[in-house]
Amino acid sequence: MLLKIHDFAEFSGVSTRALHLYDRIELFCPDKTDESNGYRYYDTDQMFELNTILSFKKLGLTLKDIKEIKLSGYAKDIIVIKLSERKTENQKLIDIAVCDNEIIESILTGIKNDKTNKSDPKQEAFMLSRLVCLENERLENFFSEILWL
Amino acid sequence: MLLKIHDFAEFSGVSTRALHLYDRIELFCPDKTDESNGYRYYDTDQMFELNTILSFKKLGLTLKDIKEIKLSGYAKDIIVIKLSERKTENQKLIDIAVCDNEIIESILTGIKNDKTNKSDPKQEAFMLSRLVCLENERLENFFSEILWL
DNA sequence: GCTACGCTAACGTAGCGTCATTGTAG
DNA sequence: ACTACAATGACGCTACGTTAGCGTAG
Repeated sequence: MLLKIHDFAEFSGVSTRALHLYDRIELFCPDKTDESNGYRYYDTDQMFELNTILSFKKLGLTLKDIKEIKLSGYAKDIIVIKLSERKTENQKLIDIAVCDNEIIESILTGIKNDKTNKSDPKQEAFMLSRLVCLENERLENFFSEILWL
Repeated sequence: MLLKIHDFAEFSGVSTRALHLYDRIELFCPDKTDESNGYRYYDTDQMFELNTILSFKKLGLTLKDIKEIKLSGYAKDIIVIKLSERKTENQKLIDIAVCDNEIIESILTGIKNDKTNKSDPKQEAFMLSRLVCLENERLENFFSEILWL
Protein backbone atom coordinates (compact mmCIF):
# COMPACT_ATOMS: atom_id res chain seq x y z
CA MET A 1 0.00 0.00 0.00
CA LEU A 2 1.37 3.40 -0.99
CA LEU A 3 1.20 6.31 1.43
CA LYS A 4 2.03 9.95 1.02
CA ILE A 5 4.79 11.28 3.19
CA HIS A 6 2.56 12.60 5.96
CA ASP A 7 0.76 9.33 6.41
CA PHE A 8 3.92 7.29 6.19
CA ALA A 9 5.44 9.60 8.78
CA GLU A 10 2.64 8.84 11.20
CA PHE A 11 2.72 5.17 10.29
CA SER A 12 6.45 4.92 10.93
CA GLY A 13 6.89 7.45 13.69
CA VAL A 14 9.52 9.29 11.68
CA SER A 15 8.97 12.98 10.95
CA THR A 16 8.41 14.21 7.42
CA ARG A 17 11.54 16.33 7.71
CA ALA A 18 13.57 13.29 8.60
CA LEU A 19 12.10 11.41 5.64
CA HIS A 20 12.99 14.36 3.43
CA LEU A 21 16.53 14.19 4.72
CA TYR A 22 16.83 10.42 4.32
CA ASP A 23 15.62 10.80 0.76
CA ARG A 24 18.07 13.56 -0.07
CA ILE A 25 21.08 11.68 1.24
CA GLU A 26 19.76 8.56 -0.45
CA LEU A 27 19.62 6.59 2.77
CA PHE A 28 15.95 5.74 2.53
CA CYS A 29 14.00 6.82 -0.52
CA PRO A 30 10.31 6.61 -1.28
CA ASP A 31 9.12 3.69 -3.36
CA LYS A 32 7.95 6.10 -6.02
CA THR A 33 8.16 9.80 -6.68
CA ASP A 34 5.74 11.68 -8.85
CA GLU A 35 7.85 13.29 -11.55
CA SER A 36 5.47 16.18 -12.09
CA ASN A 37 5.02 17.50 -8.57
CA GLY A 38 7.79 15.73 -6.64
CA TYR A 39 5.37 14.03 -4.26
CA ARG A 40 6.87 11.07 -2.41
CA TYR A 41 4.99 7.79 -2.14
CA TYR A 42 6.12 5.20 0.38
CA ASP A 43 5.14 1.55 0.43
CA THR A 44 4.16 0.14 3.81
CA ASP A 45 6.47 -2.78 3.06
CA GLN A 46 9.37 -0.34 3.33
CA MET A 47 8.86 -0.38 7.07
CA PHE A 48 11.08 -3.44 7.34
CA GLU A 49 14.07 -1.62 5.97
CA LEU A 50 13.23 1.59 7.82
CA ASN A 51 13.07 -0.35 11.07
CA THR A 52 16.52 -1.73 10.41
CA ILE A 53 17.83 1.75 9.72
CA LEU A 54 16.22 3.11 12.86
CA SER A 55 17.67 0.24 14.86
CA PHE A 56 21.18 1.02 13.76
CA LYS A 57 20.51 4.66 14.47
CA LYS A 58 19.31 3.82 17.94
CA LEU A 59 22.57 2.03 18.61
CA GLY A 60 24.40 5.23 17.81
CA LEU A 61 25.47 4.75 14.20
CA THR A 62 25.51 7.88 12.06
CA LEU A 63 23.36 8.13 8.98
CA LYS A 64 26.53 8.00 6.95
CA ASP A 65 27.54 4.71 8.55
CA ILE A 66 24.09 3.28 8.03
CA LYS A 67 24.20 4.26 4.41
CA GLU A 68 27.48 2.42 4.01
CA ILE A 69 25.93 -0.66 5.54
CA LYS A 70 22.98 -0.40 3.22
CA LEU A 71 25.20 0.09 0.17
CA SER A 72 27.10 -3.04 1.15
CA GLY A 73 23.84 -4.94 0.95
CA TYR A 74 23.84 -5.28 4.75
CA ALA A 75 27.02 -7.32 4.62
CA LYS A 76 27.87 -8.95 7.92
CA ASP A 77 31.51 -7.90 7.93
CA ILE A 78 30.60 -4.27 7.42
CA ILE A 79 27.99 -4.45 10.15
CA VAL A 80 30.51 -6.05 12.50
CA ILE A 81 33.04 -3.32 11.80
CA LYS A 82 30.60 -0.47 12.29
CA LEU A 83 29.07 -1.92 15.44
CA SER A 84 32.48 -2.69 16.90
CA GLU A 85 33.62 0.85 16.31
CA ARG A 86 30.46 2.18 17.88
CA LYS A 87 30.88 -0.10 20.86
CA THR A 88 34.37 1.26 21.43
CA GLU A 89 33.16 4.83 21.13
CA ASN A 90 30.24 4.14 23.45
CA GLN A 91 32.62 2.68 25.99
CA LYS A 92 34.76 5.80 25.87
CA LEU A 93 31.70 7.97 26.39
CA ILE A 94 30.63 5.78 29.29
CA ASP A 95 34.04 5.96 30.96
CA ILE A 96 34.21 9.71 30.59
CA ALA A 97 30.66 10.27 31.78
CA VAL A 98 31.12 7.98 34.78
CA CYS A 99 34.32 9.77 35.71
CA ASP A 100 32.69 13.16 35.23
CA ASN A 101 29.79 12.20 37.46
CA GLU A 102 32.10 11.04 40.21
CA ILE A 103 33.82 14.39 40.13
CA ILE A 104 30.52 16.25 40.03
CA GLU A 105 29.31 14.23 42.99
CA SER A 106 32.46 15.10 44.91
CA ILE A 107 32.05 18.76 44.16
CA LEU A 108 28.37 18.76 45.12
CA THR A 109 29.19 17.00 48.37
CA GLY A 110 31.96 19.48 49.01
CA ILE A 111 29.66 22.43 48.50
CA LYS A 112 26.96 20.88 50.63
CA ASN A 113 29.33 20.31 53.54
CA ASP A 114 30.75 23.77 53.27
CA LYS A 115 29.15 25.94 55.90
CA THR A 116 31.65 28.75 55.67
CA ASN A 117 30.55 31.52 53.37
CA LYS A 118 33.45 33.66 54.37
CA SER A 119 35.81 33.32 51.47
CA ASP A 120 35.34 34.67 47.98
CA PRO A 121 33.06 32.43 45.94
CA LYS A 122 35.03 33.23 42.82
CA GLN A 123 38.19 31.94 44.46
CA GLU A 124 36.33 28.85 45.59
CA ALA A 125 35.13 28.19 42.08
CA PHE A 126 38.66 28.47 40.86
CA MET A 127 39.58 25.74 43.29
CA LEU A 128 37.26 23.47 41.39
CA SER A 129 39.62 23.54 38.48
CA ARG A 130 42.12 21.63 40.54
CA LEU A 131 39.61 18.86 41.10
CA VAL A 132 38.67 18.20 37.54
CA CYS A 133 42.17 17.41 36.44
CA LEU A 134 42.53 14.74 39.07
CA GLU A 135 42.30 11.05 38.44
CA ASN A 136 39.83 9.05 40.42
CA GLU A 137 42.28 7.34 42.70
CA ARG A 138 43.98 10.51 43.67
CA LEU A 139 40.73 12.31 44.08
CA GLU A 140 40.15 11.58 47.75
CA ASN A 141 43.64 12.49 48.90
CA PHE A 142 43.73 15.63 46.90
CA PHE A 143 40.19 16.48 47.78
CA SER A 144 41.00 16.80 51.46
CA GLU A 145 43.47 19.53 50.64
CA ILE A 146 40.87 21.75 49.11
CA LEU A 147 40.06 24.82 51.13
CA TRP A 148 36.39 24.41 51.67
CA LEU A 149 36.53 20.88 53.02
CA MET B 1 52.27 39.65 31.96
CA LEU B 2 50.33 40.37 28.80
CA LEU B 3 50.40 37.94 25.89
CA LYS B 4 49.03 38.17 22.38
CA ILE B 5 46.48 35.60 21.44
CA HIS B 6 48.86 33.17 19.80
CA ASP B 7 51.13 33.01 22.82
CA PHE B 8 48.27 32.83 25.27
CA ALA B 9 46.81 30.02 23.18
CA GLU B 10 49.99 28.01 23.55
CA PHE B 11 50.29 28.98 27.19
CA SER B 12 46.77 27.83 27.97
CA GLY B 13 46.36 24.99 25.52
CA VAL B 14 43.24 26.58 24.09
CA SER B 15 43.18 27.29 20.36
CA THR B 16 43.05 30.84 19.05
CA ARG B 17 39.75 30.08 17.35
CA ALA B 18 38.31 28.97 20.67
CA LEU B 19 39.59 32.14 22.33
CA HIS B 20 38.01 34.16 19.53
CA LEU B 21 34.74 32.39 20.20
CA TYR B 22 34.93 32.82 23.96
CA ASP B 23 35.57 36.50 23.44
CA ARG B 24 32.68 36.94 21.04
CA ILE B 25 30.16 35.26 23.32
CA GLU B 26 31.65 37.19 26.21
CA LEU B 27 32.50 34.07 28.14
CA PHE B 28 36.17 34.82 28.48
CA CYS B 29 37.52 38.09 27.14
CA PRO B 30 41.08 39.36 26.84
CA ASP B 31 42.34 41.65 29.56
CA LYS B 32 42.77 44.40 27.01
CA THR B 33 41.96 44.94 23.38
CA ASP B 34 43.77 47.39 21.16
CA GLU B 35 41.08 49.69 19.83
CA SER B 36 42.94 50.51 16.63
CA ASN B 37 43.73 47.06 15.29
CA GLY B 38 41.53 44.80 17.43
CA TYR B 39 44.48 42.85 18.81
CA ARG B 40 43.64 40.86 21.92
CA TYR B 41 45.99 40.91 24.91
CA TYR B 42 45.58 38.32 27.65
CA ASP B 43 47.06 38.47 31.13
CA THR B 44 48.68 35.30 32.39
CA ASP B 45 46.71 35.78 35.59
CA GLN B 46 43.57 35.06 33.59
CA MET B 47 44.60 31.41 33.55
CA PHE B 48 42.87 30.94 36.89
CA GLU B 49 39.50 31.83 35.48
CA LEU B 50 40.14 30.05 32.21
CA ASN B 51 41.01 26.89 34.10
CA THR B 52 37.74 27.11 35.96
CA ILE B 53 35.87 27.54 32.71
CA LEU B 54 37.69 24.60 31.14
CA SER B 55 36.95 22.50 34.18
CA PHE B 56 33.24 23.10 33.91
CA LYS B 57 33.48 22.40 30.21
CA LYS B 58 35.27 19.14 30.87
CA LEU B 59 32.43 18.09 33.12
CA GLY B 60 30.05 18.56 30.22
CA LEU B 61 28.58 22.00 30.85
CA THR B 62 27.79 24.04 27.76
CA LEU B 63 29.45 27.38 27.17
CA LYS B 64 26.08 28.96 27.75
CA ASP B 65 25.77 27.32 31.16
CA ILE B 66 29.29 28.32 32.08
CA LYS B 67 28.55 31.89 31.11
CA GLU B 68 25.53 31.89 33.39
CA ILE B 69 27.70 30.64 36.23
CA LYS B 70 30.24 33.35 35.53
CA LEU B 71 27.56 36.05 35.37
CA SER B 72 26.28 34.90 38.75
CA GLY B 73 29.73 35.57 40.15
CA TYR B 74 30.29 31.84 40.50
CA ALA B 75 27.44 31.58 42.98
CA LYS B 76 27.28 28.21 44.69
CA ASP B 77 23.58 27.70 44.20
CA ILE B 78 23.88 28.24 40.45
CA ILE B 79 26.84 25.89 40.28
CA VAL B 80 24.90 23.25 42.22
CA ILE B 81 21.94 23.55 39.88
CA LYS B 82 24.01 23.32 36.72
CA LEU B 83 26.14 20.45 37.94
CA SER B 84 23.11 18.56 39.20
CA GLU B 85 21.42 18.91 35.84
CA ARG B 86 24.55 17.74 34.08
CA LYS B 87 24.85 14.80 36.41
CA THR B 88 21.33 13.73 35.56
CA GLU B 89 21.98 14.11 31.86
CA ASN B 90 25.25 12.23 32.12
CA GLN B 91 23.47 9.41 33.90
CA LYS B 92 20.93 9.17 31.11
CA LEU B 93 23.69 9.02 28.54
CA ILE B 94 25.44 6.34 30.56
CA ASP B 95 22.32 4.23 30.85
CA ILE B 96 21.59 4.49 27.16
CA ALA B 97 25.17 3.78 26.12
CA VAL B 98 25.43 0.80 28.45
CA CYS B 99 22.17 -0.58 27.14
CA ASP B 100 23.25 0.02 23.55
CA ASN B 101 26.53 -1.76 24.10
CA GLU B 102 24.81 -4.78 25.59
CA ILE B 103 22.66 -5.01 22.50
CA ILE B 104 25.63 -4.48 20.20
CA GLU B 105 27.51 -7.20 22.04
CA SER B 106 24.55 -9.55 21.63
CA ILE B 107 24.37 -8.85 17.93
CA LEU B 108 28.11 -9.30 17.44
CA THR B 109 28.00 -12.57 19.30
CA GLY B 110 25.05 -13.65 17.24
CA ILE B 111 26.82 -12.89 13.99
CA LYS B 112 29.98 -14.61 15.15
CA ASN B 113 28.14 -17.79 16.07
CA ASP B 114 26.22 -17.80 12.85
CA LYS B 115 27.87 -20.23 10.49
CA THR B 116 25.02 -20.42 8.00
CA ASN B 117 25.41 -18.04 5.16
CA LYS B 118 22.42 -19.51 3.45
CA SER B 119 19.73 -16.96 4.09
CA ASP B 120 19.54 -13.46 2.68
CA PRO B 121 21.80 -11.05 4.57
CA LYS B 122 19.31 -8.27 4.03
CA GLN B 123 16.63 -10.31 5.74
CA GLU B 124 19.02 -11.11 8.56
CA ALA B 125 19.78 -7.45 9.02
CA PHE B 126 16.09 -6.75 9.21
CA MET B 127 15.91 -9.20 12.08
CA LEU B 128 18.20 -6.93 14.01
CA SER B 129 15.48 -4.40 14.23
CA ARG B 130 13.58 -6.75 16.48
CA LEU B 131 16.47 -6.86 18.89
CA VAL B 132 16.99 -3.20 19.38
CA CYS B 133 13.51 -2.57 20.66
CA LEU B 134 13.88 -5.15 23.37
CA GLU B 135 14.53 -4.39 26.98
CA ASN B 136 17.52 -5.96 28.62
CA GLU B 137 15.68 -8.51 30.69
CA ARG B 138 13.70 -9.83 27.81
CA LEU B 139 16.68 -9.80 25.55
CA GLU B 140 17.89 -13.33 26.21
CA ASN B 141 14.51 -14.97 25.82
CA PHE B 142 13.72 -13.09 22.69
CA PHE B 143 17.19 -13.53 21.38
CA SER B 144 16.87 -17.28 21.21
CA GLU B 145 13.97 -16.90 18.87
CA ILE B 146 16.02 -15.07 16.29
CA LEU B 147 16.74 -17.09 13.20
CA TRP B 148 20.48 -17.06 13.18
CA LEU B 149 20.96 -18.31 16.69
C1' DG C 1 -12.40 28.78 -2.88
C1' DC C 2 -11.02 26.67 1.45
C1' DT C 3 -8.13 23.47 3.93
C1' DA C 4 -4.84 20.18 4.67
C1' DC C 5 -0.83 18.67 2.85
C1' DG C 6 3.27 18.62 -0.58
C1' DC C 7 7.63 20.76 -2.20
C1' DT C 8 12.20 23.24 -1.79
C1' DA C 9 15.15 26.67 0.33
C1' DA C 10 17.29 28.51 4.23
C1' DC C 11 18.41 29.45 8.90
C1' DG C 12 19.41 27.63 13.80
C1' DT C 13 21.65 24.38 16.94
C1' DA C 14 27.28 23.50 19.69
C1' DG C 15 31.84 24.26 19.47
C1' DC C 16 34.96 25.00 17.30
C1' DG C 17 38.31 23.57 12.68
C1' DT C 18 39.54 25.13 8.45
C1' DC C 19 40.29 28.02 4.82
C1' DA C 20 40.38 32.67 2.62
C1' DT C 21 41.37 37.36 2.60
C1' DT C 22 43.50 41.17 4.43
C1' DG C 23 45.90 44.16 7.83
C1' DT C 24 50.06 44.63 10.98
C1' DA C 25 54.18 44.21 14.08
C1' DG C 26 59.07 43.98 13.81
C1' DA D 1 60.15 44.01 1.74
C1' DC D 2 59.58 39.64 4.09
C1' DT D 3 57.61 36.77 7.65
C1' DA D 4 54.95 35.53 11.35
C1' DC D 5 50.94 36.62 13.46
C1' DA D 6 46.62 39.58 14.01
C1' DA D 7 41.64 40.18 12.54
C1' DT D 8 37.09 39.14 10.51
C1' DG D 9 34.00 36.29 7.73
C1' DA D 10 32.12 32.26 5.93
C1' DC D 11 31.56 27.42 5.26
C1' DG D 12 31.64 22.54 7.32
C1' DC D 13 30.00 19.07 10.59
C1' DT D 14 25.24 16.12 12.78
C1' DA D 15 20.41 15.34 12.32
C1' DC D 16 17.09 17.19 11.98
C1' DG D 17 13.30 21.38 13.78
C1' DT D 18 11.39 25.39 12.36
C1' DT D 19 9.70 28.93 9.72
C1' DA D 20 8.78 30.72 5.04
C1' DG D 21 6.88 30.97 0.59
C1' DC D 22 4.35 28.65 -2.75
C1' DG D 23 2.07 24.77 -5.44
C1' DT D 24 -1.62 21.00 -5.09
C1' DA D 25 -5.11 17.38 -3.97
C1' DG D 26 -9.85 16.93 -2.91
